[in-house]
Amino acid sequence: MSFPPSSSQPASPCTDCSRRDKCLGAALNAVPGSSGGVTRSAVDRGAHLWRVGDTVDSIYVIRGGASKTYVVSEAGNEEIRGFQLANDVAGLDALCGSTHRTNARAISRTWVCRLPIAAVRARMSESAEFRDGLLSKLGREFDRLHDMLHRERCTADQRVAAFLVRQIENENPPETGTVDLELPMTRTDLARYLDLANETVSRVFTRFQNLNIMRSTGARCEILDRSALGALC
Amino acid sequence: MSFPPSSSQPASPCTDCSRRDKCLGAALNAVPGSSGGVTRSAVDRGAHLWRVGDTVDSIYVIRGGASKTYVVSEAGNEEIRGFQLANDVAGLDALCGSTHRTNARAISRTWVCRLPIAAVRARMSESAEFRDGLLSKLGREFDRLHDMLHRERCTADQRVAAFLVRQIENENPPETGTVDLELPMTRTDLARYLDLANETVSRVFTRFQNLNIMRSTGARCEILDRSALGALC
DNA sequence: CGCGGATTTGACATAGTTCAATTCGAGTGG
DNA sequence: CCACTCGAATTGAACTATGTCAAATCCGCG
Repeated sequence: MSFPPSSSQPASPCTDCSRRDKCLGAALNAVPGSSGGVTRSAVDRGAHLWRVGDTVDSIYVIRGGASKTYVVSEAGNEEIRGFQLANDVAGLDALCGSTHRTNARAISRTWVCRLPIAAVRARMSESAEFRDGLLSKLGREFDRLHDMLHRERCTADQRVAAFLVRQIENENPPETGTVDLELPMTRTDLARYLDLANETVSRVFTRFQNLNIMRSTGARCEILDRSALGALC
Repeated sequence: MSFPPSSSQPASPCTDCSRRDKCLGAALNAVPGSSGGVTRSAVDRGAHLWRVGDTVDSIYVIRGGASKTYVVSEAGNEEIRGFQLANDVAGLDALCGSTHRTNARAISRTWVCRLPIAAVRARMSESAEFRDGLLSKLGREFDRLHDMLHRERCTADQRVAAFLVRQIENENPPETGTVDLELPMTRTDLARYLDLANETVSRVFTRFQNLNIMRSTGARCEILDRSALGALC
């Protein structure tokens, strides 16, 4: 795993970051008198942020691009456990243990802020507020896994619909009208996330298009009827 | 939810507990000069330990009996997310948030030790060791959920086999020979946990018996061939 | 323009569900 | 001690959603 130093960073990448009041990294760097050691870097498409079994040395905030976390089963299948998009925190569950339980790989060129785990742990000792913020983010990770477990018990249509609805919510788009979604993952990756065959995902997409719920061409997709999509879940 | 006071408890149920050197509750009560407020009580079969949305006020250590955690889907189906047996910690993920994300109900009369969440949080601030122990237990909860996600991608035979193997491991039985397992949950509950129809679970059980892997009569079940079971996973 | 991977479509196979009918077995009461 | 009962478990038969395999098509890119 390599993080090429980016050219002429400020002492902390957080000081002039537009999201510094909402970001975990900035909260970490807010230690009076010392830097949390947050660094920013870019990860090439296909490169790993970490692998299963790696010693945990950082957690990551995604600034741009997209990545996926996954495990490989004994049977050799890639089981995707999540996609991380801009502003997501990646690898938070690593806080609960010393080694990573998933692999993480950039699915497009990705900018990340790296938060050294030692600094995170230290700050957690100093500040109950920081600690509780972190626990609450961990809670969202539990919610996400529970949600995935629930989705596994739904039909293919429901899985895809729920996925699209979630993507739409992430974009916080206008209340009404069509939404333009960028789906950075391949159909196959989406299928591996939803636990479906990629052919099935493809068929669901065409079905939704025949119902005038959406229009899609490759990575780009227009949501025409959000309420119909919501009703399908 | 009611916890009938048990008769003439010591100040802390931990002081004379046989598991006091391994138990989270005892670690909590080990605060010098003050009690962590651990209390022991019994929960009737069918009674709830907590429900979805309840304010988190405690986490629980199961001393005996068995319980299940579950959610009810919009469609009204009970989706079981875990079984808690003796010595398990129940509701630990509640540490990450203020309300419970599952229901928990005793599937047989169950003895629990109740650890007030405020005391847990306080001790977490005082002791980095206690905090890290807790985080590591949270990590096992993540592992468990990841394991469930993986099981969802297996055949019915593999799901049941993996479940049995795990139950056997919990009993830490002799290295070889047959193992006597007590399965405190109904076939239907097991099916709701494994995301199978109860008919399917039943059929897998008979299949395994025809293969001389096990013999079962209701709640009691004898594992005859552990290696065959392991090979099926 | 043409290549190669990604996507879509079709035809068929199948694991698991559903529904319906027995059978089992732990309590209960006579 | 035995007959009853009622929920749980098992078995059978038919159905279906999704997977699998194979054959087009599409599309971005050099």
